[in-house]
Amino acid sequence: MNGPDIELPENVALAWGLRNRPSRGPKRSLSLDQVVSTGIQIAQADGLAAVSMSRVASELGVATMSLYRYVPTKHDLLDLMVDTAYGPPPRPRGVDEGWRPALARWGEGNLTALRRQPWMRHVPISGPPINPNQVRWLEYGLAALRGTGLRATEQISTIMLVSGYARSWATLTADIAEAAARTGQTPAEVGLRYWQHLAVVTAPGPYPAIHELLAEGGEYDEDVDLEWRFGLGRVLDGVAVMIEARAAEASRDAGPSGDGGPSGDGGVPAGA
Amino acid sequence: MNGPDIELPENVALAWGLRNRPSRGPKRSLSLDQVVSTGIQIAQADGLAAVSMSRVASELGVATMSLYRYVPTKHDLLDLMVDTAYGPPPRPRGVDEGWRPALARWGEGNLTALRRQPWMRHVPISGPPINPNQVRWLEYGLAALRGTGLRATEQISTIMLVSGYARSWATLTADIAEAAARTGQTPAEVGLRYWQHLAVVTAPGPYPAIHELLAEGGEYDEDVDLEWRFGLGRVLDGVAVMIEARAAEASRDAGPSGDGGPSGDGGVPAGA
DNA sequence: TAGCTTCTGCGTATGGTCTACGCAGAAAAG
DNA sequence: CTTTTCTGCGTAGACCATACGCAGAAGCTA
Repeated sequence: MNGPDIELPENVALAWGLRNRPSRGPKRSLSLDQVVSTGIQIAQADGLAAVSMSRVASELGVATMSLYRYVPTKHDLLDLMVDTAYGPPPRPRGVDEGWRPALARWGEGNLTALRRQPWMRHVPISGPPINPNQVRWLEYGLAALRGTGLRATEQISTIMLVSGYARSWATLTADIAEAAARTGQTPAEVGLRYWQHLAVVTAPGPYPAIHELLAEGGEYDEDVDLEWRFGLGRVLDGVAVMIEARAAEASRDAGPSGDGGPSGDGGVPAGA
Repeated sequence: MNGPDIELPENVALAWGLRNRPSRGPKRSLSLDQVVSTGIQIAQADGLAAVSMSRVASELGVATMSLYRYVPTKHDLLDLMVDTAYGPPPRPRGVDEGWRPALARWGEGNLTALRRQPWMRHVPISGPPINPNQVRWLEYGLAALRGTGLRATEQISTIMLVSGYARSWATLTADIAEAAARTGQTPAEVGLRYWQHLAVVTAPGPYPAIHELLAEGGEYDEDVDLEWRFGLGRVLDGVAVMIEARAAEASRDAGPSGDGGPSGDGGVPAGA
């Protein structure tokens, strides 16, 4: 029927299993999935730095160069590792769940995935989402925002907002957790030490806001996810403001010249 | 007066220039700044991958191993490069600028810095901000939120929200721009091609939200910063909701048991 | 001024990394 | 059976970061 007129890049075709396997030569002794999941195992066990082509190969009992029959480049392997390690997004709860809990669960899912495989944060993002699970995540993220009146580009901005925050948060907490594991401390101790270092370096200079923050001090061992949820709640509140404004505008039906909501770009200056 | 009881890590002391230079041996032929800025020049010209110790050294006319008299490790060099390349944050406009424009400018500044030196997005974040400019950025970010009634941890979450979004956005646009430069296309063409690829791979499967998005189609060559500002505006709106709620609560003076604002964690489920 | 100490630049060497190239042989097609 | 095509993989090249240790410069102390 519809032969794809557009030629997909090698990466993408590979990730989606769209490479017509040849029937001529000898059978392959491995599968792409084996290679990818071996890479994931190594990354999970010994960190991303331990994932070398020779390590993966020896783990599979083959020679290093054999892997290049399955993967064009090491970076493509890493991309595939990330895609399968991310896994599928959390399924939408119901049709009429509402955008807010849906997007919240989507964000939480992002964080959970990154927490489960902390090495993923060290794989640089190689472009817009195009691999299977990435696309599924994109689908569910957009699905959460369907029917809200948000435009296409706005939906994408919103999704990047949430996923970017999840990545930031996962990175921070994982960095602290790893530093703690390295030095045999608790994460709370590492956090405390950070604040101490910050206090030392900011002592001579004028850093009123930081000093006020340090003075407030407080509990470092409390549930860190509380702070995460705060930020997520702010995003959702902000999106809600816009959606409600759009809805009000739409129900007014004959909007005169309504461009954007009440606080469409409010407070954001035009220039740099 | 106050000798620092707390021993700073080597990295940090180095970044802050807190290493008491010895008076005994021969004079050093280089300075740390020279090493760092040479690294930045190389990264800016040929990308982060081109920054090798030997390349930096040869650019400076010294032997490779000489650099290790200035920097303990290559990764420390990268951290220093990022810190100085980021530069100082945009100065606050005035004392009573208000938190919203201040935080907006802070976010824009983040994006601008990352846009000016796109290689920075490939340097993995190595921990909470502790180097001089990072701390200055932290200071100004917190300063924007002073007096808003937000708690310390909430201020930090908010800042991570904005900076994470800026990083996401900078990464996406820089990836597209670089892909365009590589293939001699315009960014708009690269974006279009992405949507085409997305259409191809999602054609067989059930991706209603993505297909709706693709059907909406639209203009790819419009001002990309418009989409960026949309997300930033949402964050600021969400923060505004919370701040106003806190203010209202505080003016009610004798709040009975007010824990969080009206939509404190609203819509965010507790479990994963 | 002599000697000691300390620090500098850096030559050498180790043990990695990715991957281009090409060959021997296996499996299927004609 | 021949030809084609694909497989695994051995070899080799071009990098990389960095541990170690040495010769000599520069300052401090006597």
